[in-house]
Amino acid sequence: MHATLRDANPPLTPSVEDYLKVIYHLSNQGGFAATSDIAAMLDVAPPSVSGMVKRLSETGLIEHVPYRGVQLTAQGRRAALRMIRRHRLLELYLTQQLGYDWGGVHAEAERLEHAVSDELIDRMARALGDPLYDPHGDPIPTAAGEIEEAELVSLADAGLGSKLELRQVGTQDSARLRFFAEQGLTPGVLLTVTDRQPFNGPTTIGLVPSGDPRVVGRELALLLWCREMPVTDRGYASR
Amino acid sequence: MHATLRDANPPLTPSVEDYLKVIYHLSNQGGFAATSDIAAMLDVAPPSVSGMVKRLSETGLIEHVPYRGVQLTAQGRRAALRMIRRHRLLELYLTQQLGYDWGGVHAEAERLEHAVSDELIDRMARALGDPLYDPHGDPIPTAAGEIEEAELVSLADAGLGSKLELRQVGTQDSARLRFFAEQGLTPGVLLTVTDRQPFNGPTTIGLVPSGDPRVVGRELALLLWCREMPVTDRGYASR
DNA sequence: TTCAAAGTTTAGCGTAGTCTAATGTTGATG
DNA sequence: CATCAACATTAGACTACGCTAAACTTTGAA
Ligand SMILES: [Mn+2]
Ligand SMILES: [Mn+2]
Ligand SMILES: [Mn+2]
Ligand SMILES: [Mn+2]
Repeated sequence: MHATLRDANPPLTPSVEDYLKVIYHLSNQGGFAATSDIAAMLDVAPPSVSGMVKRLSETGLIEHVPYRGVQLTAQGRRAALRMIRRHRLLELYLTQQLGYDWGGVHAEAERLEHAVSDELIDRMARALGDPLYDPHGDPIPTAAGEIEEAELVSLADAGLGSKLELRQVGTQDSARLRFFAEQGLTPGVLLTVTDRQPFNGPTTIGLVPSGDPRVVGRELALLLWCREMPVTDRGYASR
Repeated sequence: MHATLRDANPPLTPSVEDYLKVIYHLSNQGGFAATSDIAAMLDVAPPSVSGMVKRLSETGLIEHVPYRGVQLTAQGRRAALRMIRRHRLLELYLTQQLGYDWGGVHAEAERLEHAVSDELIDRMARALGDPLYDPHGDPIPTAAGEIEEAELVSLADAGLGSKLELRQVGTQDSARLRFFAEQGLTPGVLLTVTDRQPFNGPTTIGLVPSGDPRVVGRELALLLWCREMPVTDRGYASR
């Protein structure tokens, strides 16, 4: 066998898989992922990122513009979405089938995502009825690598009086996640924006249909991503 | 913090965990595990084993007698039994909850055993009702590290006319496992030894209660580990 | 009782992935 | 438009874990 044909698609290491996921999240809106941001998200030193970036671009998984940052190639994006599908399906499976709570499930999925086979992921997806969203409301990519691109607005930026469906909670921090759960702020909840204080002050919302009020400080409101709901003459439109 | 106190119990690497499991199986009957046997079971070169043996004995997980072999220390045995518990619970969970078949489940467990948390293992064990045996009939160590030491005889050595319960199938090979399943030879089956040909010939058995006969060649009979059943005047005693 | 095969270890090397310290680049500011 | 602080990269070291080739030990058979 020719050396040039050997190892055309070597399996990715766990470390590489985590880098690709982080780069996906950081460059999702079309921009570049910066070395220092990747380092912060993976909790490694910046020179470790520079070294990995070199190898990933030699492998064709990312494009590197020195001193600017990196972006995923089509191949890198496919690999990243495959890992995100695994991660989110694992979180949902552990939550629904094994009684994990919202906050503790992320760390477990972060390790298992590298060890499960495609077959196991398929079986878990089927056992869950091929779900579309993970427990945090994030969309689960399909096996073919498609992902729903949501038009979401942060609660901190939503207009006064607007009707919203909470879709995603943008943190992995279990203390914050538990707090949101206590407040009834989980994906799928409907709410209206009733007030916002100036100078980066808190947003006040009313839960639908109970009308219960909640006051959310700016730091947390920035983590609550919502879909704006069209209003019909009879009430909220269904999705 | 003193350097001597740092990293007293560093987490074991997946590679180390696999070495400990293999050494446990090879030295189980009180003997030494030989370098070349470890190498064969892990599919690595003998010098790789020598290198790992050096590190494991420095860490206090094994005892090494040069040119003789290795044995587990108490600490190494604890770590090995923890991995075996994980492996066997994973195999049972995948089989019972996710429809895996007898043969395909080993490879999946071999990877997952290194990634699951103690909490996940506990949850799976509880979901299965704290089971005692894995799908191959092997005993599952307790969380405290106790394991049933069975008095088993290979079908190839069982006396003519003896009544047996098939308890363990001593192979991971999926082709052999599937063949055994087709023949109805799975852990828990009762059988009587009706004939054995000389010169390493096949053993003939009768399944209980159907009486269906099976002829098992010596190679396969050596893999079928059985418990000898006491016979009461009313039939087989229950366990 | 020798000696060669089988088995084991040592020597030396390579890759992956991390680190710290030093050096280079860029862009905002005075 | 010169400077500097922030950010990125390079240099050099280290651990884990593989490999091959060479040297060493054990042991059974001649
Ligand atoms: Mn997560
Ligand atoms: Mn991960
Ligand atoms: Mn197994
Ligand atoms: Mn393993």
